[in-house]
Amino acid sequence: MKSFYSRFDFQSNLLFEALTTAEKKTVYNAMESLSIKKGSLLFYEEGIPTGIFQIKKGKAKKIKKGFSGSEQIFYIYTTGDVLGYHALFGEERYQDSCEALEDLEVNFIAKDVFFQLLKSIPRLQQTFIKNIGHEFGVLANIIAVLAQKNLNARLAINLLILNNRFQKQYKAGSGIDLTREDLANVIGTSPESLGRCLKYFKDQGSIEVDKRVIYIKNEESLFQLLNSSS
Amino acid sequence: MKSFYSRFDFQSNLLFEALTTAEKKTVYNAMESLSIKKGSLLFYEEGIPTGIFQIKKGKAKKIKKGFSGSEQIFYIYTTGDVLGYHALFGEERYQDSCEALEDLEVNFIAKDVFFQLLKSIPRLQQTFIKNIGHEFGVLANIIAVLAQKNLNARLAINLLILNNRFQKQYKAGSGIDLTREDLANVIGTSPESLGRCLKYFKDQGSIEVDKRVIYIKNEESLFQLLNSSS
DNA sequence: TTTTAAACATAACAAATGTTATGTTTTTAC
DNA sequence: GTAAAAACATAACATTTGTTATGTTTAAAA
Repeated sequence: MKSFYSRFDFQSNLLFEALTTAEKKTVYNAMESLSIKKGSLLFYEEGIPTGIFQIKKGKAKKIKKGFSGSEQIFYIYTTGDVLGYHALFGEERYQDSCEALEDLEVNFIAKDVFFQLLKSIPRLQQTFIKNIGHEFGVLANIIAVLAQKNLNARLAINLLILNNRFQKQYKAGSGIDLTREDLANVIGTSPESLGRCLKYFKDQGSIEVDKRVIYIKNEESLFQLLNSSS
Repeated sequence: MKSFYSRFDFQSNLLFEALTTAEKKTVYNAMESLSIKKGSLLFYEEGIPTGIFQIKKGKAKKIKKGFSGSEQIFYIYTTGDVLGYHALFGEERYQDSCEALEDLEVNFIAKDVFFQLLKSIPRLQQTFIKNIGHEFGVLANIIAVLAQKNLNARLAINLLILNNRFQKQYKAGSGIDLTREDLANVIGTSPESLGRCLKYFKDQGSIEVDKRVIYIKNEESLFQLLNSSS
């Protein structure tokens, strides 16, 4: 049985980890450095793929526009994560958009260069395709949570997931720093209803909030919501 | 802009369509025929992949177990659909389970045979990987619907999707024939709440129900729910 | 066919969530 | 640093959805 966190984590920060030191060097030599401003897009739905990205520093949200123009956030990438490769393997357009949540430093590998890397390092293709399969399972898990859990439980799960993901990249206890609107767009509710849940968790002592940053104070109480509520 | 239906359809019935007549023949010669009883599993989460399946006749549900043991249905396959290949490309275990909704006739291609086919027909691998990319986008769309739409809208959308999918495979006007529990597990609610929505649609003249089969009588009225409701 | 179990329809009530509104705090832009 | 805009907190009320309960219909088993 996989751990709780890996069921909800793309693990796209580990894509180059299976390589030898020499291979890694080849990959990192192929990268060029980019700076991306907060609020701008790394790529967008229906756009033509240009290459893949690795985040050196910062956070980015992967979003899909709904019918009513509202955006659904289905993943938040952090430092070390590699993204943008689905569309390259499929030789098709991007299926979703990715927006910088803060000023980003990223490494970029252009499409042609990436395909050359895949040729020279055969293991790489399998690693990527394997990860796409894993990500597929992650999305299925996200669907199950959204469809089956009430708001408190959805928030609890996502706070745990985000806290874990941000801790890996920043330091432990760094907290969850997202706008209320973004967090609401992750768990599928309005900022107002989100606020009510946050207040409930605060009163209960599960979390503390400073400015907009959320700190988890009692993981256990949040985990308890997973199994119970409908 | 993609059509409404293709945004929610895996299109896994078209995987062999890009092949030449000769290539198709090679593929179909590699298949062996199986009969699968209603309620039994084609494969299950964490199981070791054995090959891929194509449904010759019948329907099957792709499910993921939640925490509380409840099942989430995130796709329903019908006649012609090919499934079970994600795990093979990733060389990992199945990420989800697939259960027959009625007695099935399926074609099976064993793992080794499938890999041989990929070698002898190079285009095939790209077609499959491209489709996995497409399916990724479908799951993201499903997430957006579950997170953003109220129960009426979720039901309306899924009735349209299922009606479209079943019509393609059976004949037009064949209706939607699922247990209330399965349909509830698609849209993320209880059978009781589902019943209330169905009654509302019936009273409104959007659908008719005979036994448990649902017939759409006014597509337009269901489509109107897409853009409006939150 | 008869019996038994499963599935379905519906209603009343409880609980959760959405919405609107108002005032405050924090961030951004100049 | 100051002004303007955005983000946030909270409450009251409306609406939606969940839950429990009961009787009926349909499908499965004997």
